[in-house]
Amino acid sequence: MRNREVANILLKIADMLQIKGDNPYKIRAYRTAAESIYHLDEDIAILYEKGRVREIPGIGDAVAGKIGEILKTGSCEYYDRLSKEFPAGLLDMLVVPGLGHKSVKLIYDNLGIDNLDDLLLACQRGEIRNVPGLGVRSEENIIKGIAEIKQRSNKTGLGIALPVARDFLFYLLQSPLINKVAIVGSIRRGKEMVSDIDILVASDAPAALYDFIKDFPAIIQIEQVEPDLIRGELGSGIEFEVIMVTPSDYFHSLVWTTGSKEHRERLFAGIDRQDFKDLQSETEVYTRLGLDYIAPELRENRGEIEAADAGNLPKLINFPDIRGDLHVHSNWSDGVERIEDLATAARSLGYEYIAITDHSKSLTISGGLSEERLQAQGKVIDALNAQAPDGFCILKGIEVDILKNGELDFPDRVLKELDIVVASVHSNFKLDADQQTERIVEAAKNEYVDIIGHLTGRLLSRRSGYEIDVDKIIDTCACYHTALEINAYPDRLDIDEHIARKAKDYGVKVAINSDAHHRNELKLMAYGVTTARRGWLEAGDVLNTLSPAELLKALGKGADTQD
DNA sequence: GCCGTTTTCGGCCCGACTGTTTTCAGTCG
Repeated sequence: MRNREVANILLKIADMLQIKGDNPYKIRAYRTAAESIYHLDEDIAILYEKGRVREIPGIGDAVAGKIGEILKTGSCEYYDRLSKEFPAGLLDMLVVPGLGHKSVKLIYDNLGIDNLDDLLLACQRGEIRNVPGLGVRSEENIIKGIAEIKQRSNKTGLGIALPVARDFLFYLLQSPLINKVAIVGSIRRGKEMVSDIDILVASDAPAALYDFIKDFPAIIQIEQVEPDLIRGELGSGIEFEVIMVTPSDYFHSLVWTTGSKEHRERLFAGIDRQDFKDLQSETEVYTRLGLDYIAPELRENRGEIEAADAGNLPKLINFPDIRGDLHVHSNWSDGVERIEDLATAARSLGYEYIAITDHSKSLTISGGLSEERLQAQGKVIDALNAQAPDGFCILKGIEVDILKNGELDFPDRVLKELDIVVASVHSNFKLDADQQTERIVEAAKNEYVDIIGHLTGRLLSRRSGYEIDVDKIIDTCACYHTALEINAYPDRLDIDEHIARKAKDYGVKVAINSDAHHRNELKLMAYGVTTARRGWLEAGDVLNTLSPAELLKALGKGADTQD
């Protein structure tokens, strides 16, 4: 699939056009086209061969031509020309929070700065404050922002690394020299941010593998570090390691390379690993250690070894336990799909229900619903439910904005008519911890609020969450029977595993939701399930493992469903 | 640059906050 690469080039064109100060609608057209390609079900190269690229929404003659060039040559003339005008480092500078296209251009024009390192230096020397329109605060914020970026650097989100790792795995599976292969390391443990892709290979002929591996198309650099270790970098900028072992060493190596370091060091302390040859499964490794099998997501030395010893490990939630999705956007607000198409996609995942939770009126940029539009949407949903042949249930919901003062964007009179109310913060991220906490506490207390959406507001690739007192909010949720969301969107995974585990301890239910804006994003649920597993959650801790009728009963809605 | 069409051109998402300024431009969601 070249879709990601093609979309990325279009996004870079959009960024460079924006730095240039080009027509905003043209810029948006490139972004829309990129988004469409990113969400395609099919390989863009195949669509192009069939002459069907123009059928993709948001792609006209101009962009279609550029896509053709990119597929043939890896780039396009228009992109190359813009790249000469605007150094690549300018696009890196856009990642600094608060620094947009205009400011980047201003700094470039005035000081000739075209990369993050020089930008930091200029801030430290107090040069940025002399750029017209920028001041001392800008300097401080840039320094702070770059520090945050550096902290994240060399880490990649699981949502990016896992698909790349799977592509690599499928490639390796084609080799007859490879006996067994697995993704290991932090990706296998489901960590939200990972530093590299680790792959374990069992082979009788490890020396012959290099020639096969080096031909994996995504590899841009590769090196045989040791006879049993190949290291390199993939085109997406992610480093990888392929660790090679003999088939008889495979299963204990699987435990060893999956880690974590702390987990394996405790497991094998004072034990000769030579005793673990010729095993048939990973479970057997743990059995020989006198322990119950420990799922990879738990292997962080956070009590799992003691629990396995005592037979007390949780029975972790699995994807098939999920029976519905309680946070989905349709084209009534900023989603792109019709409600009926989302329902069809949800059915194909084996769900029994989805809640349509579009934005509320204050979020104007996202086409937030007015009270009238919400009611109209409810009638459409009623009609769709009435036609449903199989009892699949579309729940009427809203993602209601929590306003600055803790009030909700709709009055109780409106909320009480809905099946699912998700309340979320989308504004005023910089309130102090007391105000921010109080604001969310007020929302959690509302008797019609069922779930607090993406509690901390963090975006893993861009910003840390807002200041809140998590304990106080969890306490409130426990008292008022309000659930917390694990937002499965890979850049959010909010709440994280630590808060999820704490919620469980307090008896607060968790809802794992995709927050999908496109039918393909419903599948992102899997990342949320991984986070839930890392938080030791069982099916019984999760709201959307209930049937529609049980769910509505649990939420005190009492309305009849078609279940 | 894309889209729709009773239009092959005119419209295409808005409003609050921040930081720099004294009335506004840039950024963000």
